[in-house]
Order: sequence, then C-alpha cells, then structure tokens
Amino acid sequence: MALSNAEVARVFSRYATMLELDGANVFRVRAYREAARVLGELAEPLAGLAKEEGALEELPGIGKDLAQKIRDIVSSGTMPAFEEMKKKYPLALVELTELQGLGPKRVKLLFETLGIADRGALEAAARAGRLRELPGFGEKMEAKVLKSLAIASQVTGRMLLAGAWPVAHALAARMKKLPSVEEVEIAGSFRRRRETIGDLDLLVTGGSTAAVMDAFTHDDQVIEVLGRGDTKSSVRLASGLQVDLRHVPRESFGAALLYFTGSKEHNIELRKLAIEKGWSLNEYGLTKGEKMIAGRTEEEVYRALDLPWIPPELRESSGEFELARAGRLPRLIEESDLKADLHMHTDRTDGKDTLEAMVRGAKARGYAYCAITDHSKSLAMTGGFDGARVRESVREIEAVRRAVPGIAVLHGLEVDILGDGALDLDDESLALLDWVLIAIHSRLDQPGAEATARVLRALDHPRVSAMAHPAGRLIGARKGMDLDFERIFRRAAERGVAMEINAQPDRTDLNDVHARHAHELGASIVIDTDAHAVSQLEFMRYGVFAARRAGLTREDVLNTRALEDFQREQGARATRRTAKAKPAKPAAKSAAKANSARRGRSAR
DNA sequence: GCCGTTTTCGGCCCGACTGTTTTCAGTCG
Repeated sequence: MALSNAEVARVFSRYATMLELDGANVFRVRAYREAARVLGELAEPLAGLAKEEGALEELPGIGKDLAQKIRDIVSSGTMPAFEEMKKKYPLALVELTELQGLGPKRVKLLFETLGIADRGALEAAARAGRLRELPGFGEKMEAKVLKSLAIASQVTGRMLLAGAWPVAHALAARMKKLPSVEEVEIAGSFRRRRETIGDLDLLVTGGSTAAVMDAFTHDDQVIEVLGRGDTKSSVRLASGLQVDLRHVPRESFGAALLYFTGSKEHNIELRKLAIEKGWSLNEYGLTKGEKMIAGRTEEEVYRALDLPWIPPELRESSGEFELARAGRLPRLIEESDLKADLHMHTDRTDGKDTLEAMVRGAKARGYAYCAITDHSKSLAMTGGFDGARVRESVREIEAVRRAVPGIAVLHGLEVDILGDGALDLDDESLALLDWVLIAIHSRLDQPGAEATARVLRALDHPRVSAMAHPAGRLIGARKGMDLDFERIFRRAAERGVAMEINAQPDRTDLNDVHARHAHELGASIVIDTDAHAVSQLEFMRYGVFAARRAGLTREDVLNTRALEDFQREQGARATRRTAKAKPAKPAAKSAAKANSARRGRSAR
C-alpha cells in the first residue's frame, strides 16, 4: 500500500528540519515546509497524482524537483536525499527541535559541542549542568530544557476543541468583566474551529494593560506564568492548556484579530496583497508609511485589500482567496440550519438515556425529526439488535411517537458492516427500518484494499441510507482505516448514500478534508451527534465546525431539509437504488473505469 | 526550492519575548 499524504508530508517536514540543522538556505527550507503543508491538506491521494503526467507540478509550491521527490517517496517510502541526510542528523536529533525553546540553531550547537543527539542525552547533560556553559545558554535555558522534556514526556500535545471550549469561554467571560475592558475575543485555531488546538489566544481591548495582565496572570485557573510583558503574557492553566493574552489598542483590534486568528499562511497571503499595493500589514494595522489605512475591524482590512470578509474556518490558504475574489465564498452552514439529528443511541443498547428522553431531547433542540439508531447484534456487548429485536422496536418507536408529538421519529439502526462487507441484519428486518446507518466497528486493521472492498460492497446494499463515521478514527487514539476514499465517495454519490460527519469531538469523522472531498465528488453529507446521552446532543456544533471548514453550505447537508423534502429525497433515492440493485460485474467494472478518467483537481 | 500581465534572476512576512547580551540571536506564532 502506498504511503498516505500525511506520511509523505512528514518526510518533507523532517527533511526541512535537517536542512535547517545543516544551515541551508532559509528559503529552501521554507519551500519544503510549505510543500509539507500543501501535501498534508491535499484531499486527493498522492499515489494517484504521481502517476499522472504533470499533475504534481500543478500543486502550489511543488516544482519539478519536489515532484520527483514525491514520486520517489510514493514508490519507495523515502527519498535518497532524506536517507543521506539521516546519516548526518539522526531522527532522534531532528525531534529535539520539537521541544519548546529549542530550535535548529540550539540543537545544532548541542549536537556539535556536546554530541547530544537524543532526549536521553539532553536530559543527562542538563541535569549535570553542562548546558549552561554553552554560548547563548545559561542556567535558565537549562531549566527550561528540563521542563520542556518533562512536558514532552507527559503532554498529549494538542487538546480537543471540545475540551477547550468551556474553559476558553469561561476565561474570556472573566476577562470581559474587568473594569473598562471593551472587547475580548478568542482567536487562533480555536476561532478557525480546528478539531484540536495547541493553545488559546485571547485578545483584549480597553482597560489598563497592567490591570488586564494582573488579572490574567492571577486567574484562579492559572498554575504557571510562562511570560509577562506589556502587550503579551502567557500562562498555563490547570487543564494543561497554554493561553496567550494580548492587550491591543482598539484601533488595531481588527488587524490583531486577523493576525492572531491566522492561519499563518492566510496572513502571509494578506501581507503579500498589502505589499502589492505598496502598503504594509501587521498586527497593528494596514499602513502606508505612517498613515493608518485600516485596522479597527477585520472587514475594514479585507475591504482595503479588495476582498470580502472571509470566515475564519476558511482561512487556511487553501483556495479561499480565489473564491473571495470571484465573489464565490460559500455561505457556510450554521448549527441553526439543522432540522434533525439522525444518529442517536438509547439505553436499549449502549446509550445512557431512554428512548423517550432522547426524543424529547431532540425536540427540545428544535429539531423537526430525528432518527433512533441503536446498534446491531454483532456488537454483542451493547445488546445489539437482531431481527426479532428490530420487530419489537417497531412497536417501541410507535409508542414514543404517540408519547412525544411534535417531532417525527425515524426508526433507524446503526448496522455493522461485517468483515466481508455484508450487513449484520437480514434484508427482511432492514426493510422495517426508515433509516439504515452502516458502520464499521470491527477489524479496523484490515489491509487497505480489503477494507475498501468491504465498504464498497456494503454501500451497494439497496437498503442503506448513510454511512456513519466512515474513517473510523479516534483522535489521539486510533488512526482510522486505510481506505481509498476517492472510490468510496464516488460510490456513495452513485448510490445516493450519505456520508456522515460524526460530531463526537474525538471522532469528527468525516473530518474537514474528507468532507470537502466527499462533497466535491457528489456525495451527500449528513451531520449527526452519535449521542449516547441527552447531554451529547449538543456535540452537534463540532460537526458543524468540520462542515464549515469543508466549505459546506446549508444546501450541501441532508439533514437541513424540511421533513417533507427529506422524505421525498429519500423516497426517490430508495427507488433508484432498488431499481439498479446489485449491478452485474461487467457494469461495476465499466463504472470503475469511468471513475478513473480525468478528475477535477481539488481546491486544496 | 519555487515563482514570474514588468522579472528565468532575485526575490521570498513580520514583530514580541526571553535570555543572553550591552546591541542581539534564537524561538515562536
């Protein structure tokens, strides 16, 4: 199986660090880093692009040289230059640059003067007090290195957006209450709604700098003050989250918000636009010499650069500028657009709350309809349903419809896809259901080709409505299946099977990149919570965030439809699917051939 | 190493903080 895009990107990014250690031209280093970023965000598999003449060279930041290196990596798992460099700078050394406070310059110095090439040697030298002797180091640096090592050994790295959400809002609310503070915004990747965040960036205007910094560094949640200055202070909270606060002048608030929201790449593009006009853009404003052109609001800055305001979720320098200039920025979906949650569990299987409580919960959120989707029998430990239990469930659903008027309840089931792609329920029982979600919960380590065939077979079943958490990943715990998403999304589009954005914060599956890809290939998208308790119905926002980052609008998402429209569409799809159920082998083959024909390039 | 409705050569974003310096390098975002 070919290397994933992320793995290719990793080779480039490590190679970039090696070049830095080697004292290479900084722009050459940047070229590799930029390429790693582009590849990491690319939806289409590089293995495919590598076979197409000139396709790699079309990617931004990829020229002749890097294209060849990508082909090398895809075919052999590495590239000669990387292997060569590894002899000089071992990977453990490269990884030292990931420690806080250590960059390539210091790591190089450590390596060349003390022969330190991994974390173990670094820790030993720091403990022995040998670092302080080096130029540019001192006692404080030595202590800092030890602390970074300690953090690196325990910290999981990034925190789930959902974990930071309440902490961030509570902290912002406390800052807002300070005397004469005017505006408080949480910027950074938090505002761009990335699924995980590294730290929080708080922007504050108004109030006195000293008072704001005092309150911030003495907040109840703060366990450590990492730095304190006139415009910026950094702290670590009890939750482990690092928070930077910036106190900015009000006339600069928009420029600062823009700057600290990022992404870095988006900002660089904006700066270039400013330079083209002979201006300069920084966190204090858009200026021409001494003269301030814009800065009070983000809109003002964008307008001055001849752009409409771009939603933070799209600021990844992955096509948003082209859309903005063409006046084609999507009107992103909002949580209030959703009319239903179509993936909910009850205590009949592994949920915590009763059927009636879940339906009431959905109704309380203002939904017009919902689907109850407990597990099927192969998940035995959850008490999953077999055919007999499904028939019993028909009566339970009818009862809850009577008990809770004002919301339509679809009788659904989350049916397991068995190892060979068959469904974990007989056709007769499936026919009793209004909404059939299919999902993989077993054999997640299947080889890619086998796993893909398994999913494709399941998608072909005429009773299937949607596929839940298609990649099967758990953020920070499980990588997800090695699937050929291009083929799966195309098949889903053909069969009218919706692909789910599962809003459980540690799933977010489909993620933003996959969701964009699925949509581009014509698959319809549904956003669900997979709630196992009433309280989890609020996870919907995290699914909406992924959809927004994917550039999806209300029209692109199935469960924004009014109930009647949803039912009409589902009816039409079911008819179409049944009509061409089980395509004969030759037909399947020719369809596959058509698929491999020239693809539209992804916007990423 | 990439890129080019001025350019195939000569550019490539910019400022704050820390810790070490006594004018600045390294790191970070």
